[in-house]
Amino acid sequence: MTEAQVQARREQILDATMAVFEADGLEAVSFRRVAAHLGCSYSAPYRYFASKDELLTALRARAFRWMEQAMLEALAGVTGFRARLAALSRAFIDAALSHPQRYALMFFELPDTDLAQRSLELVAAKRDSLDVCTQVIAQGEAAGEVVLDCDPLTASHLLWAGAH
Amino acid sequence: MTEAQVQARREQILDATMAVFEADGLEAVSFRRVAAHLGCSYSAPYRYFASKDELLTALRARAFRWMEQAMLEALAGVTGFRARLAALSRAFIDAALSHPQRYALMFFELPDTDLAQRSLELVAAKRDSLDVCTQVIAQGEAAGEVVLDCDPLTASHLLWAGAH
DNA sequence: GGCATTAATTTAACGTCGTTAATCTTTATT
DNA sequence: AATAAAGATTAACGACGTTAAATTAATGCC
Repeated sequence: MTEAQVQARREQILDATMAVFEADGLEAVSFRRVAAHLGCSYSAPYRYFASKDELLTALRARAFRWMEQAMLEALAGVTGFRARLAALSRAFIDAALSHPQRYALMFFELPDTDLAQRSLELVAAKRDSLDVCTQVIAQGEAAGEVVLDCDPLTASHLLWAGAH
Repeated sequence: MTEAQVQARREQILDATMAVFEADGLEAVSFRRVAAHLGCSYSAPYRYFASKDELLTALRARAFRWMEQAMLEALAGVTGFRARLAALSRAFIDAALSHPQRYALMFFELPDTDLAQRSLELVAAKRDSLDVCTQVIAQGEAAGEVVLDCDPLTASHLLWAGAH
């Protein structure tokens, strides 16, 4: 089994996981149900995801990739700081509204003994997804289109917080 | 059984739940383990908490009350906007550092089919706990000790976001 | 105090879960 | 074609949330 095939199988499993989640919520996501939706036995996915934690973490990572992708696409070809920031904001809101489940997936927490550790991971994931925003702000600043009292990452965080 | 007794029993159950959580993490919290720690059967707590969700929600509410209490106590007798805000901040950080588990309890999410609903509840809880902060800011503004470009609640939210 | 009713608790049970180990089946290699 | 390896399946374990039946404790009434 080639690496690409393994990756493809992982994606299939994630697809099935997403389907179960969208149908019946996070509680309903289990190896048994995912496997049933996929048409394999409930132990098969264990070869590709060592635990439920790993499966759900991968699903969340996928949600972040999806959002980042949407933001990047919205940015393509748009120039000027204000326009780019507006495009970013619009893309974010559009994505969240059109796929609320996927959006929710970005922020859920996994059951885990170490809440603090988990929290750090989530923050790191958030920072990654904020990268697009941070870069837009940094570019705007570099081009002299905006003057900031703080660094672009902080500005990005404040924007994010304000959006909530 | 009087109302006070019922409340006392609920508190006992929450104590036991907290003990299990602090000993072995959120994953370990179950009716069976809580009951074992309390010395009753695993079905007894169901008379006081209809479901695990309800039990954990009560535990989270208790964590919020604890933090609010700490903030209010720190505020007692302190006058002047800056001093009050500093006391608030210190109290918050002290509380979080001295009882990280309880602090973590304020932000975890429960497994639930309706992530959106759950999210709203959490936001409402946060707002309640921000009330102390918001009031301090409003008082400072009323006393002319600070001038804001936005309303006190927004300022409070920004402070909160900045603290993370 | 004895008895009936109600409340509080316990025990038993069901279906599901995450996970592991043993077994079977397919595929590739010699 | 025989064999080794990898992939997938089944069986099993202990624990879980929850409910219903059974049991114990407490209360009000005569």
